[in-house]
This record gives sequence, C-alpha cells and structure tokens, in this order.
Amino acid sequence: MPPKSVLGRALTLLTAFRPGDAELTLAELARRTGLPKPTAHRMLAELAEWNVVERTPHGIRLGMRLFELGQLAPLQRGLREAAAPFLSDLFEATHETVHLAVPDGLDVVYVQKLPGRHGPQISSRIGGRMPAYCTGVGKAMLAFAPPERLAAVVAAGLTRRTPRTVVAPGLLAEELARIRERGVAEEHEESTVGIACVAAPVRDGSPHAVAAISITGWANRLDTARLAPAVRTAALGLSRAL
Amino acid sequence: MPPKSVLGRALTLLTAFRPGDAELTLAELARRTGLPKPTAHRMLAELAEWNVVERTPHGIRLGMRLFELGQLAPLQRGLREAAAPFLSDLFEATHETVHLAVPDGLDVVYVQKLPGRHGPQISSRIGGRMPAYCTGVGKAMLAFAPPERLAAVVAAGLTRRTPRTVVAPGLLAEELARIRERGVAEEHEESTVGIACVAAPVRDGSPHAVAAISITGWANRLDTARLAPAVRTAALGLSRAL
DNA sequence: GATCGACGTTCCACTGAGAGGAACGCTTGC
DNA sequence: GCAAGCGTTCCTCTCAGTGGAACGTCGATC
Repeated sequence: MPPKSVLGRALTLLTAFRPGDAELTLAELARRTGLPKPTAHRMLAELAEWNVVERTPHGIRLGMRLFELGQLAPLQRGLREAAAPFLSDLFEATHETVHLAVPDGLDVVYVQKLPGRHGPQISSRIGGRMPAYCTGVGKAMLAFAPPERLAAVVAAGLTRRTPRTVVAPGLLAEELARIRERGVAEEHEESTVGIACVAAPVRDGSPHAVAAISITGWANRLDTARLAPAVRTAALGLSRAL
Repeated sequence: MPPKSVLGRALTLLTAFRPGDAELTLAELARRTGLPKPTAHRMLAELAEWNVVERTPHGIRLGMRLFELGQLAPLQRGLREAAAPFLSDLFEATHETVHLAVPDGLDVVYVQKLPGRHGPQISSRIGGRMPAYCTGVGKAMLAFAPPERLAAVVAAGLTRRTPRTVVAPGLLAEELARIRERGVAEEHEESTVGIACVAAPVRDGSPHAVAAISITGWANRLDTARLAPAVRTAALGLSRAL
C-alpha cells in the first residue's frame, strides 16, 4: 500500500533499491512499491532529469546526484572529516579494518570504513546498518546513550544472531556497565561467527556518545587487549577535536 | 522560478543546501527556492518524516536517510569497494592525500579521499565537484574520454583559476596527448596555487576511463616524477580488479 | 514596555498537477 | 505463431497540493 502523496511515493521508489540491487527494471520497481506502472514511469522520468536516478539500457539505478546530496548531510560530513586522520593512524598502526559509526534509532550506521588488507571480508558497508546491541560500535555508544535508548533497544527484542549473541537484557546491562568503566567495548562473534572487534565511544562534550570507532578482524587472531588502548586513544583524540 | 511539479520543488529544496550550510531556517529555504513559505513548510514536514531532512531546534538540515540512500548508488559503491585496498596502499606508501574521482558532465566528482596527515588542507570533499580541465584526475579521465566530452569541456570555456591554469584549447589537447602516451597526468598549481598532483586513469575494459586515482600535496615538495609509477600501478591494479 | 519585523505554523476554498486504466508496439522464450 | 512481459503513450477525471491570509511568539530596537 503505497503512500498517496507524491513525495511519499517518490521516496518509496528510491527506498525500493536495496544494497544488492545494482539496477532495477521499471516493472520490478512498480511491483515492489505497489505503484501503477505509468505512475512509476512518470516519476522516475522526472527523477532521472535531476540525475537522482539514471536510466541504463536495461533498467534504472540510483544516480550520482543522490550520492552528492547524501554527502552534504552535515552530521556525517563534519564527523568524517574530523575523524579521517585518526582513522588513518589507526589503520596504519594495525592494518585491520577500521570503522566509524553513528547511532540512529535502534541501529548503528557506518559512516566510514577502511578495509584491512588481510582481514576477513566484512559485510559492513558505508551507509549500512547493523543492530546496536550486538556490535562493538553499537555497545560502545549504547553504554554512553540516554537510558531511553537502551530501553528501546531491549523493548524491540534481542535476537540471537550467533551462539554468542547476548540476548538477556540483564547481561547486556552488566556488559554496558563494564564498558562505561573501561571506556572500551569488545565483541566476540556476537553478530557474525568468526569475527571480533574492539570499539570506543566518541563524545562531543555532551555526556552522550555521538559516534564510535572500531577495529575488526578474525576472532581467533585479533588481540583485543593489545588493540584496546589504540582504539581508545583514537576515540579520545577525535572527541577532543570535536 | 521554482518548478511546478511537487518532485521538482522538493528537489529544489534539497539542492538549496550548499556545502557550507550546516542547517537552514524555513524562511531561508523559502527565499532560496522561491517557494511560498507554507509550501516549503509542508514539504519539509513530509521529508522530515522520512528522515531525509531533520528538524533541529533552530532550523533544518539534511538527514541521515539521504546519506544512506546516496551510499546505495551502485557506481560509487562498487567502485569504492574495489578501490579501497589500492587507495590504502597508496596512502601508506606516500602519506600524501589520495583521491578517487569519477567523471560527471564537465566535472569530476570525488568519491573517496584519504587526507594526508602533513599535507596541505585541500578543499576537495567526498561528493564535491571540480572542473575536469584543471585537475589531475580530470585531465587523466579527459585523456581517455570520448572526444565529445573534451569538446563539451572546451565549448563551456576554460576559465583561468590560477596563473598556471591551461586555458588554450590547443595546449590542453597537446597535454592530453602526452597523458595518453605516458598513462599519467600531472597538475602543477592549475586549480589552486601551491598545490600539485599526480593522477592516473582507471578503466574497466572499455576504452574510456571510468575513474581516476591521484596523489595531492604541496607543489614545492611533491616529487611527481617519483610518485607517478606508484599512482599508475594503483590505477592499473584497480582497472584489472574491475 | 510598546513597537516592530521576522520567525514558524495553521486554516481552508480553489484548482491544475498528477493519476492510472486502457491500449500501444516491441522483444523474448516457448 | 503465440503468449507473456516489457517500456511507453494517451487522455479524462479528481483529489492532493496549493498559497494567500492570518495566527501566536520571539528578540531587537526605540
């Protein structure tokens, strides 16, 4: 049941694109959104004029202007620019995958990623989402978030994603207390089997975390205890820079 | 004179945000777009529901969902993922600012940037635009572009941005021929005084360049001759990976 | 402390931008 | 040769969108 407003319909069309889709046909878009074909056709034609979508010989894909517009979002932009040197240093020192993420609702959204050369292929994507409760960055930010946020996350339910996912609200709260104390969050195969990470919260003067930095690698090779100070230092440095 | 269609108006509102604007007031948006205030108000309210824009206590800013959507644009995404390891290597080997850019119309659009720690503050931005004819990445791609593109660039006029900008179409053509021969483009203070760069085109099997990689630094310190092979190698490596 | 201008917001009668069923020609695969 | 699916066009109808008018509220300015 698509929205009736033009804007709602257009956004339904855009959000019909999922990470895997390189390009979609008009018919597929009409099917996914529930819009009549002529309606979808007309709207896509106008979006294409703005380069928000692009017409290819065999379908339609999201366009360059959308990318450009997205980069103007001030939160991501300012944060990423400030973070760049710290992330580079961290990458250079460890050669593992480095992430920068921000909280959004119950999830975390990745804002920057420097993929480690020899580490595992990690499914995270810039602009991608993961649940907060089972990721290193998510827990780091949840530990320094307003209590409502934790409550909302718990209320939405903790789904078991791997055998080691923490699904008991009590255990999660204990863990967050530990994170608040140490200033560093760890994750051992809680979101994906075989993968571990160390994360630290970034703060901008307010008591709450505005972002988090993490290092990710193979669970059996990543020496989290050794890396923790480096991640913490980078996060503190970025916090000071904000 | 704003467009009459709802979609056009909404996009006018979004594109009213310029790189410097963190957030704008409703009145300012109405002024910039020429839309009546109630119209802008109503549209922004709907965009805010989708998190395309966000309401702050003192204004309106572009939202997280716009960032997420932009990251799904397949061209940028696939390219950036494939390029990441090559860019990291290049950065590590040189410690100078590394750029990845794609062509769009008469311009280049930066898709990734790793800012060098000790290099100059460069005004380029991920998602930002620069003219093709006076940048390293731009010339690298122009040299391997369909001839219409060069013609269009020349037709639009070559503006002198610094004393060293190449503004004679003949000289530009000669330079592009040299770039085709060497496989590397250089730029010495043609877009910004004090800054130089070395760039190489990335190709995906087709005869035309789909992107370019560059290293940028202080004009008086960057040893372009020494860095050229590294940039070229990275670009060739990425070309093969595509 | 009265006046002013600019702000965001609400209301509502009018209307033209948008809708979408019907039908088109084209390609693809039985 | 036919059927199914594709993108595209047409054209009448209607309701989503419009925007002038007027609102309460806030800081400056006098």
